[in-house]
Order: sequence, then C-alpha cells, then structure tokens
Amino acid sequence: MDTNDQGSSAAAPRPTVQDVARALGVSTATVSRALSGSPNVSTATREKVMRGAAQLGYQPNVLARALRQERSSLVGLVVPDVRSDFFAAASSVLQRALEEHGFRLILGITGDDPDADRDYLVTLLQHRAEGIVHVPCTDEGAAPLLGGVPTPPPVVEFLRQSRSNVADTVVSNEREGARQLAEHLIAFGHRRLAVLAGPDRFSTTRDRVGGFVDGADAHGLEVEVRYGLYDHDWTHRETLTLMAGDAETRPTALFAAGNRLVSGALQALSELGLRVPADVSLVGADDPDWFRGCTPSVTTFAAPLEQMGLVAAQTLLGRMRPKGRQPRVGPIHALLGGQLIVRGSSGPPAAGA
Amino acid sequence: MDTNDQGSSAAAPRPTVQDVARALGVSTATVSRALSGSPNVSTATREKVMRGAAQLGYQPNVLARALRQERSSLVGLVVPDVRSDFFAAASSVLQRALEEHGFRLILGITGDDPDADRDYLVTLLQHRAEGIVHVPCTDEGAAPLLGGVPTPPPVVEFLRQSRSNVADTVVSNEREGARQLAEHLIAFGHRRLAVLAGPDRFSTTRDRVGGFVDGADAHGLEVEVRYGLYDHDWTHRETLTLMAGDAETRPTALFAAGNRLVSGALQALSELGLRVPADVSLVGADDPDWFRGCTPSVTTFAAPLEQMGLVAAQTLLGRMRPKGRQPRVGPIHALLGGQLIVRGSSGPPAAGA
DNA sequence: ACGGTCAATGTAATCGTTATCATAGCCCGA
DNA sequence: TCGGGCTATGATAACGATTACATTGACCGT
Repeated sequence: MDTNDQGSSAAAPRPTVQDVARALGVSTATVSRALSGSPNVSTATREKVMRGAAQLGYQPNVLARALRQERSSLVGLVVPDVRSDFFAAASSVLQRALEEHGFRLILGITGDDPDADRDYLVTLLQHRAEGIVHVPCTDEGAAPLLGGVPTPPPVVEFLRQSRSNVADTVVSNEREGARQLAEHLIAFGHRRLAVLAGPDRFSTTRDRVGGFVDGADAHGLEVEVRYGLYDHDWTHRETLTLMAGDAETRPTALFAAGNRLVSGALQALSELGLRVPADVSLVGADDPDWFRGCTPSVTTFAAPLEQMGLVAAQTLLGRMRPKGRQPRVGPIHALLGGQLIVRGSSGPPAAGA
Repeated sequence: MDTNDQGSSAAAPRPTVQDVARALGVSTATVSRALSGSPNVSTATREKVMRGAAQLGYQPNVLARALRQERSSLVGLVVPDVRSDFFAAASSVLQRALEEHGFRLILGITGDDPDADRDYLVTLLQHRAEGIVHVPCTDEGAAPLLGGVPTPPPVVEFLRQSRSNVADTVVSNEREGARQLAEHLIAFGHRRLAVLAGPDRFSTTRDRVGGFVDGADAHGLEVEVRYGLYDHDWTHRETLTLMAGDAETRPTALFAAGNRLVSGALQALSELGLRVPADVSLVGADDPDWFRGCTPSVTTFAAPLEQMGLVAAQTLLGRMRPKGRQPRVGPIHALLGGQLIVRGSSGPPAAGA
C-alpha cells in the first residue's frame, strides 16, 4: 500500500485525454464530450470512457481547460489576517458559498501591508481570477491597480470599504453598533469613556470610533480615543497606561474596538487588579465564542458575519457570470445591521467613581 | 477615476504577448524573453518591451505559462476549519513561507467531512498543485486517492497524522504535552480527573487523551473521558452534565483538549457557579491570545505553531523542486515539542473535595 | 577576405483541453 | 427511393504562453 511514494523510477507523466482516447480507440473529442456530460454521446461510449479514465487514473488538467474556455473558476480572497475571528468566520462562509458554485478560492494574506495587498491583486489578475473579494487596507482599495487593465474582474470590498466609490461593498454597520454601545454604557451612568482602537486607516476602525464618539456626543460627553494596532499585546500595554490613574479620574468604561483588543484589555485589567464590571466596564466588538466563556462574559456588538459572507458571495456571483443581458448597474453597497449583545462585562460604575 | 467600472461597452479582451509584440513590431519570443529576464535580449529591447507591456496593461496569463512549463506554482492547503486558532495560526505561517518561494495557496476547508476532504484533494490534482499540505480527517489520509494517480504531488500531513505511513508528517508532541498537564494537576493533589475531547478519529484527540490517561495511569488514577466535537456548544452542554454531581464525587480537575473546548467549559463552569481554580481546575490545549485575557488565565500546553508551519513548508519545498539528483528518501516524520504554560486556572483542589 | 563565434531575434512546435466544423450513418416521411 | 433531419463521432483549430531550433548580422583573428 505504499502507493503514495514520492516518484516511481521513471516519473510517469499524468495521463491526458490523448492517452485515454488512444487506450479506448476513440477520438479526444469523444473523450472530452463523454467526461463533460455532453448530450451527444451514446450511453455505451460514455460508460466506456468513464471506466477507461478511472482505470488510468486520469484527472483533467483544469489549467488547460481554463485556458481554452477563458474562465479560470478561481476567485481571489484577499484578507489581512486569518487569525482574527472577524476575518476567519467570514472567509469560511464565503468559501462554502463560492465552492457551491464551482469556484475555488485562492487565498492571499496581506498582514495589512499595502505592498503585499497590491502584489496579491496582481497575482490574481495573472491567474485570471474571475472575481475578487477584497478586504482593503488602504483608502484607494484596488481601483488604481485595476484601472490600467482591460476588463478587470469584479471586486467586492468586504468588511471594510475603500474611499474610491467604484467597487461593490458589503460591510456591517459598525458605526451604529458602536453608537449603541456608547448609549448602553451611558445609560448605566458612565461619564468617563475611553476607546482602544486599531489603526485609523481602516474604515472599520473609523466607524467604530466615530459611532462611539457620536453616541457620547449626543449626551455631551467626551471620549478618550487611543489608536494603535489590532493586536493583543498593544492593547495590553496601552490599557495598563490608560488605567494607571486614580479611581476618580480614570475612565469607568472601556470600548475595545476589536476582538483582539478585548483579550489584551482583559489581561491588563486583571493584572491591575481591577474587577470587571465592578471597577470598570468593558465592551467589545465582534463575537468570537470565547466572549461567552470569559468571566465575566463580554458585552459586544456583533456583525452578522455569516450573512455578510453570503451577501458578498451573491454579489460577486451576480457580477461574474451574468445570465443574459443584464442592465449595467452601478456599485452596490450593502450595509448590514448587527446586534448588541449585553453580557456580564458591562454594568453601573462604582459608587465612588 | 471610475476606472474600475464593470465592463466598458465592448469588453476589450486582455492583451496577450501577441498584442504586445504586434504593438512594438517584435516577435512574441522576444517579448517573452524580455519579460522573463532572459540574458539574450538587448537592453534597449528589454526596456521597450517593459514600457509597452505596462502601457497596454499587460499581465501574463499564468495558466498558459503553467500549462507550457508543466508547473502550476500552486500549493493546496486542506484544513478542517480556519476559525480555530490552531489551524489559522499555522496556515498563516505556511502561507508566508510558501509565498516567499513563489507558490500560491489554494485553500480548502473541509469541516472535517471526509467527502469534502476527498473532493478537495481531487480538485488539487486537477489544478496540478505541486504540493499539498493536508490536515487529514480520516485514518487513511490522502493515500487511497493518490494511489491511483501517476506521479502524485508530495503531501505533508500537518498537525494531525493519518495511519498510512506514506506521507511526510509535521506534528507536535501532543501526547507528551497532555502527559505533562496530567502530572501538573496530580502534583497539586487532584485525584478525580476528567477529559473533554474532540472526536477520537483525529490523531490530535487520541494523542491528547492518551497522554493524559498515561500520565494519570502512572499514578494509578482513572480518568473520565468524554469524546464529542471540537465545538464550544458541545463542550458547554457536556460540562454542565459532567459537573452536575456533588462536590465529593465530581471531578476536581478538567482537561479541555482544544481551544474551542476551553471556552465552552469556562462558560458552563461559570453558569454552575463553580470558581476556577478554587472549585475546579481547568487546563487547556493550544494557546490563543485570549487564554491570557481570561479570568483566570488558562493553563495550557502550547504547540510551536509558527515553527511547525516553517518546518512543513521546508519539508514540502524539499520534495517539490529537488535540486539535482537527490537520494530518494522515505517519509520524514517531524515531531515538535511544545511548552507547558502554567497560569491561573490550575491550582490545588478544594480542601473538602 | 574568409570562416567562425556569438549576440539578438524570428519561426513554429508544444502544453492539454474544448469547440467548431465536417462526415458518416440511420430513420422516417413523402 | 430520395432527401432532410437526426445522432454519434472524428479531425483540427484555437486558447496564451515558453522554448528548441533556425536565421541574421556583426565582429574578429589570421
């Protein structure tokens, strides 16, 4: 059973349609037709071909097929990071949805580096990807690159949006969510609010911060905002300094605007001996499973990631293989609402504070 | 600036080498040579071609290139789930390492469904992937499928290993890690131990459970083992029933053998009003950031995921494009050691228990 | 001045598939 | 019986790149 050994002595080439055709005494056209389920093949021939192909271990070369048909069946997915639940969950849904329609996913991870982002988009063009799901990490998005190319593939901006208003976008209403979180905290009586946020070049960051500030503003409150990285360790350090002041002046409520930030903040608060929510309330964004497992569990605003993945897939599919002559339609912007989930990490401020 | 609009009126085809050649009055061979950096092109010509190509927005069709050169530059990555840190972190490293060598990643997500797994491997064969990184979800792995195909691509089994001893494997020593966790708990004085584990068809599960049981066995202790799913909700429910007994008989220490399981267990313990580690100690596996943020932070055994990704990439690269005539070498099995990380969730059992 | 080397380019075959067109049989109605 | 419309099949030209081979000058030493 050591069939998977790496290379028999002569490195036999993979069989091709030619090989199958020759072995069965038919033409390559017949083989191709039989395997692709064309109606113009007799049942007898079809079965003969199927058997022959299986016997030789034939697997069609989809590169050749793609070349001939001018359709690669590839979709590019360009994300900053698969380690964050926010992207991972969404990618997962997208992958399923696209697979169902016969597309394969090429994965690019940019680490939010604009060069890597650009390189990856180029690669996708070269692979003749039929569509691209893009989580942009710059304000321009893919527009400048795709501008120079004839008939570029359709792009859906996902989770974040660039400022060039040319691509379809599928994003959640993070602004509204953050506003609700602010309202929620203020209703408890909090007055000194702070936000720990990622880099402000991402629309997600700007929306979360903006919404939270708006919510506070409506009640005449100021918010201390600290921009940084989407990173556990950064938030950990930043929270330590932010909460170092004495109980009368430091914030009584914290918004960690991303799931990676929540864990960093929690660690810092725990190290400072501050109890949540007795000493300080903490609210987050996104909703990974572990928000429920924490003690206390984390109040948060959750985007409908599953639904967003589906909508993105649908949007892209609509652009990729339009049936018939569809009217040309401008960029579609889907803004999906999320859900405020109140759990144990938010509560009234301490009496003395 | 609406360059990215979806299709100008005539759907201009993408330019090819032919177009570039014609536009410049040279042959396609010259264009190809110039762009691929062949030494046999005059500097003047090279620059002319570069400019012309850029001007037309030419992007080489890598499908055609792959067909001609018989090398796709694609590597398949087949994982059960990208939402788990365990896989996400490893995938991330792998992606970087392989990109550096000019390979692109095709991503398959199987959801631990053997059929999806098989389908995905077939797809990779059809794309002429030059190598496959496989997290198998069955004991056979990829062997039965690849057995029928001439010169199959090299496969590295990653994180889990199948029982067919034909592929290279890169796994962590989960067995030893689990043994250490058992020792750790027993040293505190725990006598009633339980394990919540994923499905036992995965080598990871078997190793973790096996190691833990071995560790207990060395001290003449029994372990209650519950197999289930790698899933927050399953663990949540299971922990509720497992810990329902009274304080004299229920386990005093719990091993949640996977990061998804830890969050489920924590939630259940919290709902039962059991304090960690005062009433019950909890130890986990893997080490996502949030293990540090939890209250208490989670004691765990962490595999060196970064390193494993690198080793897997190296192993695969060694098989894919061997320089010169390398001696044919049998399957390589890399077993990497991890680290016991003691944090706040483990401690001595309650005095009365 | 002549053959030879070498650099620069062109010509055309090739990779494996699909699709177009042509052809050969076959059935059926007029 | 003949021709029109099937159906099943074969021969072959694409798809867009790379590359082995052929060709053209230019240059150089004798």
